[in-house]
Amino acid sequence: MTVSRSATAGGAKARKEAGETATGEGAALQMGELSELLGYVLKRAQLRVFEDFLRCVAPLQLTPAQFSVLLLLDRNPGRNQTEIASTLGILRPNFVAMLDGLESRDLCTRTRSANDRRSHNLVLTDKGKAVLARAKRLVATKHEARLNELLGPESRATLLSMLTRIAREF
Amino acid sequence: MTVSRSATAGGAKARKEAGETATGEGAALQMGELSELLGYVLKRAQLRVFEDFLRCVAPLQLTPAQFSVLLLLDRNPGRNQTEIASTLGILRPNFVAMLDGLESRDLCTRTRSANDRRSHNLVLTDKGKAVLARAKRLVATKHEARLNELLGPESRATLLSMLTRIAREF
DNA sequence: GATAATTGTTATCCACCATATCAAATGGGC
DNA sequence: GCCCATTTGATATGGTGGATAACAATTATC
Repeated sequence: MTVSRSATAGGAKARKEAGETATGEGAALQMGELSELLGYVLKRAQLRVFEDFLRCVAPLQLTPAQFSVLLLLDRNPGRNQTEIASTLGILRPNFVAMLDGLESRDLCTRTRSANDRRSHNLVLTDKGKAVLARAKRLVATKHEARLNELLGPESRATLLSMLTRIAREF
Repeated sequence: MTVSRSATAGGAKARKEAGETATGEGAALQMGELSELLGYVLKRAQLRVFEDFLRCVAPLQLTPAQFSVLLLLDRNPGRNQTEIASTLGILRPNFVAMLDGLESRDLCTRTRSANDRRSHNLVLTDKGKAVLARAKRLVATKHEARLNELLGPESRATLLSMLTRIAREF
């Protein structure tokens, strides 16, 4: 597996237009058991979905990671960095710069906890709530809507449940 | 979205054992609409699958990316770097070091093409074929077998087809 | 034969992930 | 109270993957 962006290879472009057999020198490559490898297809699909997410939410300049942080802060106001980061699978050191970015854009605030003065209470600002609301709308009406259009609601639900199963039990 | 490794957060560990209500200060965080975000679950599942892949094929010291290259070379011997790389979505510059690694381990060879002396014909060595065969066996008997055990064959097929659809048409 | 395009390559940059380490603060044992 | 381990946020740092620009050698096009 490997997988990054362009699926439409350059090999096809290099093919000559003359009448060649299907096995001519410029023929498309055989994917072989690659198309049966779940990890490979999984990664390709994930890249596509993230790509589309970025496009849909581009007006708000939010990455998937930042969006997930805002979502979590909205549902869990007052938590500290360790809790938010670990819930999202982010290591605490890497979460610092990320929060710096969000805080410098006035989307959330760090305030020292009264109980435990080591930790910071993380809270969304009003601007953060507004941006999140707009982001949620964009995601729902553009991103997820497009997925629903491709798969249909029931297939989408099935896919989600299988992926959740893998993420939790595998 | 964000997603990296540990799903089992540290927030749960920090919970006190005393009799607290469900909304106590140490309660688990609410995931909110995060668990409904396909991109988020998709990435988490992908990380799990890659993690397991690495474990299963660890004796052969092959990454998912390297495995995919070997698979493609086996099915498409004699292709050049541009063709192999672009098929896998790898940029040509980044594919150079990758091939260096495989070639230095004597898994494949670069030989100047007779027709076009700019390009290299890529071919698996005998050792490369042997390693690939062993890798395929490990993947089938350990990695994919475990997925089949979790999902069942028919669900696995459904999942694969939906992911392929996303990867191609989304 | 002059010019454009392609191939492999290098250099370089950026994002993300991971580890070790630190100071400040807290908690536990005594 | 005091010592010691732990926790929290933070810094520095390294590794890996992905992306662009540029280059020499070669080939294609006109």
